[in-house]
Amino acid sequence: MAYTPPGETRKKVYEFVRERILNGSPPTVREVQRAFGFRAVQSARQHLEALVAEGKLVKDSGKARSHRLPELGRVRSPRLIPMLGRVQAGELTTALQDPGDYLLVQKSPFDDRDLFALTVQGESMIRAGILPGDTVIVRRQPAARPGEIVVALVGEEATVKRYREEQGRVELHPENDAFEPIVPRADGEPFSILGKVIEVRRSFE
Amino acid sequence: MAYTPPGETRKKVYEFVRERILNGSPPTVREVQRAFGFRAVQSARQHLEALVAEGKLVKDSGKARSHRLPELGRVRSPRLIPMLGRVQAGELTTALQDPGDYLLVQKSPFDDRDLFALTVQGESMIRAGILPGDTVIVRRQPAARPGEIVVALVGEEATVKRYREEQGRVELHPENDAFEPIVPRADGEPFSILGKVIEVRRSFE
DNA sequence: TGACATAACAGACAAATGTCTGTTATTCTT
DNA sequence: AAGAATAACAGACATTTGTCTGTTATGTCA
Repeated sequence: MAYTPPGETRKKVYEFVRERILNGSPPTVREVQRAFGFRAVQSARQHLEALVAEGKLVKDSGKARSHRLPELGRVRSPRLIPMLGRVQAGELTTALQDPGDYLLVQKSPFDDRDLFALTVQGESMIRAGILPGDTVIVRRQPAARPGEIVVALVGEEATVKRYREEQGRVELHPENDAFEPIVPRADGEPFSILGKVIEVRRSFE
Repeated sequence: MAYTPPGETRKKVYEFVRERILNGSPPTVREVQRAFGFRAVQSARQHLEALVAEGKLVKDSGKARSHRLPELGRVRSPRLIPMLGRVQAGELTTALQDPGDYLLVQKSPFDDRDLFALTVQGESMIRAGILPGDTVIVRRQPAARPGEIVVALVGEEATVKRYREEQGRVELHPENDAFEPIVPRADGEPFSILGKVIEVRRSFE
């Protein structure tokens, strides 16, 4: 193989490996070798070792396909989370186990709670900048603090609302004057908090 | 190992593998073996093969750590895009060359135009569900179609507005009655479209 | 009960993969 | 020009990993 200026191939190797990691299949040393047409395995290994030494990659010695992006620094670990559409009570567990689609998120390495995503249905949260069709990313947790936006199961349906406590009573507030607050216990409906909304995404295009 | 009712261990194996795949490191057969305390490799392999036969997993024969979730075959390519904060005209190129942070997005594989992200400053787009502090993901393009939300350079500042054409004249409309439309040419300010907003993200937490 | 499917085990082999030692060519630096 | 650093190569070895053949135990169901 032709000799390239110092650092040039290294950079391309890094980009190649990073791409593969983000795609979910970190390459083996020999896959890197083939991708760059090296005639020696060691050529690929040298670059990979150097990248690890530089801190741009980390790896688990001796294991296959073990290169990863460093957790600290600029890039947080990519994580795929299940994406749900409209959710009914009974279906939730099923839906989470067999979701139709996945969403890629950058997850905090310090938080190992479950994440999932769902599509917003109604217009009840418009004032909070959450529109129908938006995707909300939810962190599973059984309780919330007043003021937080939560996904709650009221009766048979999952709903996105702002969590409040008025006179020691749980209330779910819409952000739209055309809707009324929900007072779960009073309604006698089965009620539980599924989790807290930690991100909203909306795509155009 | 104790014999478990049919299907029970299978399900747990699936959940284990799925979790590992979602985390970015699909397990080897022997890692599955160890995780479940099987004394034979084949025990793990049987479960994995069955899951592939059921269509719950797919794999690349002969390769290490090659189990994948079937839906992910058509997943869009992840990309890291540079993330900018407040942007002034002259700084833009510089900012793009040395961004402080990166954002992970799932990009259409058929579109190789440049993407970048920036943080929204004002309240002018509230009615469109774009709030101050939100991150907008922008696809670089020099023109837009009426109705699309764009990032434009007006004078020294980058601004997010809805693109319109009134009587053959370009107008940048805010989505907030407290703000006035911008009519670039009339103002005599340097004007250009940086790109189109293709996604909005807002995180709480 | 007997036939059948499933679960788990045992031991081995082959391929893939990570690692090592040493060499040669090219570029960079002074 | 000389020395140092980098890039690439060659060939081998050890470990990990995927795969295979065959056996034993447990559960299912007519």
